[in-house]
Amino acid sequence: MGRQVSRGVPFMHRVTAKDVATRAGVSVATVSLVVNDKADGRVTEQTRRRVLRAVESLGYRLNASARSLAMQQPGAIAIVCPELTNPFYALLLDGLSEVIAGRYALNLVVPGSMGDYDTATILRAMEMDLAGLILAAPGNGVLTELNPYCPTLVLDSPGTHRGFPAIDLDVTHAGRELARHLTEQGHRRVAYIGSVVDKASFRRRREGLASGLLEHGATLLPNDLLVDRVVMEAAEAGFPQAWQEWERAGVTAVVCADDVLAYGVLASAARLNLGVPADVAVAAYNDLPMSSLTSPPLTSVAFPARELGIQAGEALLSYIEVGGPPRNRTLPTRLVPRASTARP
Amino acid sequence: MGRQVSRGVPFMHRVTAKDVATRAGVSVATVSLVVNDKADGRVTEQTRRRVLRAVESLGYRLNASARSLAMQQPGAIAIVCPELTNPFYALLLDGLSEVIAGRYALNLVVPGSMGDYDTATILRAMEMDLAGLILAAPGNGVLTELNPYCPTLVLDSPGTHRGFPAIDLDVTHAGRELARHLTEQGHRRVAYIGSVVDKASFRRRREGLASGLLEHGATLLPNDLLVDRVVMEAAEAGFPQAWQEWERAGVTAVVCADDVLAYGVLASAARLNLGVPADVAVAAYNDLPMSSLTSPPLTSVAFPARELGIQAGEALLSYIEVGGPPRNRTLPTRLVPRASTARP
DNA sequence: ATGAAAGCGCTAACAA
DNA sequence: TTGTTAGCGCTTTCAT
Repeated sequence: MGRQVSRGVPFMHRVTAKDVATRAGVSVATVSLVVNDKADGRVTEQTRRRVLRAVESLGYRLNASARSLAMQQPGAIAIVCPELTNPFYALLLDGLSEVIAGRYALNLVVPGSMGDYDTATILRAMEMDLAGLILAAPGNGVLTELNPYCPTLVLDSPGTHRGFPAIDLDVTHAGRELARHLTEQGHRRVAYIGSVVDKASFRRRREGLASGLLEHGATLLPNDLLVDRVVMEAAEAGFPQAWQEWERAGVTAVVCADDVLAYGVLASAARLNLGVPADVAVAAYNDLPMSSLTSPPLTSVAFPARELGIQAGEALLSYIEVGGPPRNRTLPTRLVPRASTARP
Repeated sequence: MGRQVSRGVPFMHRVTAKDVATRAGVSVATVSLVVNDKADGRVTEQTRRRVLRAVESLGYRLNASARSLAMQQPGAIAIVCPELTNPFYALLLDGLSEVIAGRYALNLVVPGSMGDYDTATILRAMEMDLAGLILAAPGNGVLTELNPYCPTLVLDSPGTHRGFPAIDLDVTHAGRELARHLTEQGHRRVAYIGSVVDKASFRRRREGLASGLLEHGATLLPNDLLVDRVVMEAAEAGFPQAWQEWERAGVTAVVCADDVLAYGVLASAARLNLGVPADVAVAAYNDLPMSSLTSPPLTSVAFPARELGIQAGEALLSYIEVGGPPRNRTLPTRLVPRASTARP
């Protein structure tokens, strides 16, 4: 039997092919053939049975990393994403894992503590041996001097993919749609809640909105509220103070870089009785499934998160197995109008 | 230089210690010493520099799985969870990853297609070499004949952990609290929306509620609506038909096994104008952050998901590094009342 | 049909 | 101070 030391702790022995071989009275090579279903004409049915019995009784499981080391073919895919608590990434992961399930293991890499991920985070991911790598919404500058050894795909980082194949969301168009809707509802002065982290997708969300508003004769105020994490609590905490200023400036609509920030605004406004949305609209990017239930109602632009995950999975799989980078794509977004009109 | 074939595709060569050694004119052993910061008195500052320069110029990164194979000390932790789209697990993961960040890589294992995970899913996880394993809310029977080679922790599976160390949520108490609240609000006939998958946590949620209602002279109807996945859409689709029956039976409160199911009920009710919650209360387990914004309002029992992740991480770390299984714990839950009263 | 041996990238004991 | 060697668990060629 024997025991194995795991960081100083005695623990159960991990059964190896050698154990199985000994038990079955064969060599490890034979065990390898049997467990990999390559026993066709190369192993007697007799011994195959014997090996299988030994596998069963010992509870043998292949060591995947030893296997991929020997085969020179990694069996895992890693995805690096900034913020797990945002359902956008959960949905993305859900779609992705559906596609790669069974074919590759999924390594999830998230920034250690709070804050966005950086180059070091990616390098940490690249220490595992990877068949493929997905970088979701990398911050600006993160992609510089990064030369991966495996097929790599960049998600939701419009315009800044530095030669990496990429799948983006049409966030600029989303911003213009939002602008059109708000101006149609009579809003003329709009404030913005964004993030301190600088990434292409965020930048374009604001730019699309700003240019759209300008086109329709409305304005986006320059003094944004910037949160340090894209979580509900951050917007909830920061909104009251920002609103004081915005209200004086005649703002009638607040646009958030993400639905979860809008949740924070709604929570904050409800708690403080700030008159939202009697005459103030809250709008956002990334319409999450539960956003249809918010009160007051929220207008936002739907991002196809799960679909993005699926397409990313398929693109990466073809990149890995067929070869040649997949062509870049931009997935459409769709305005979901729910906001009230501005008071005249 | 050379190139490496990745499943038939020519791709960039992955730089190895041997490449660095050649470039620096030293042996791989020296490289190993340098990159692992064990060069104290064992390597000249001179050669150390040379190696570091080679590392830099070639872009060398350690191969983590080869490393853990050689050291007989795995560097990854895996968590198996049923449903990524439920923010409960996202929050759990967030807490967990905060704790293990930098110390271990996190392998996320989810059931291939839809449906809950089974023993095969866990075995797949156990093929990676793992320092520790976390099983979140395993279905009944999944833990049988499972003998892991590494420290293993079971989460939210009250009463059914088969000797594994475990951290649970006090779901039974949660159910009784919910029952007390609903009866105080005047509700006497309550219906339930649960899941077809049989797991201890779900079972107790219903049992706690049922016994609590009984105690207060109210009843839980026997004909539950059972969804096949704990997602908003499933409850949204199933609710209208169930409601027809429940309404005839005089039901004034609907309790859901999870907040996301309650979201589905609210969406469905709003869409079909079913009179919820003019005189009907919707209550649920697992109060998610955004639940405070739902309209109509939702009463639910808050589950400390992020805290569960943190405690799981700490417990597993101590199990791995200090040794000896952590003692079992049950985290408290807290009723968050928001529901309206029953019409007399 | 089966086994011995080499090698994947790395670490660790031991030589030099 | 540095290199040589063996070995981690596995696959794969090549003898037998």
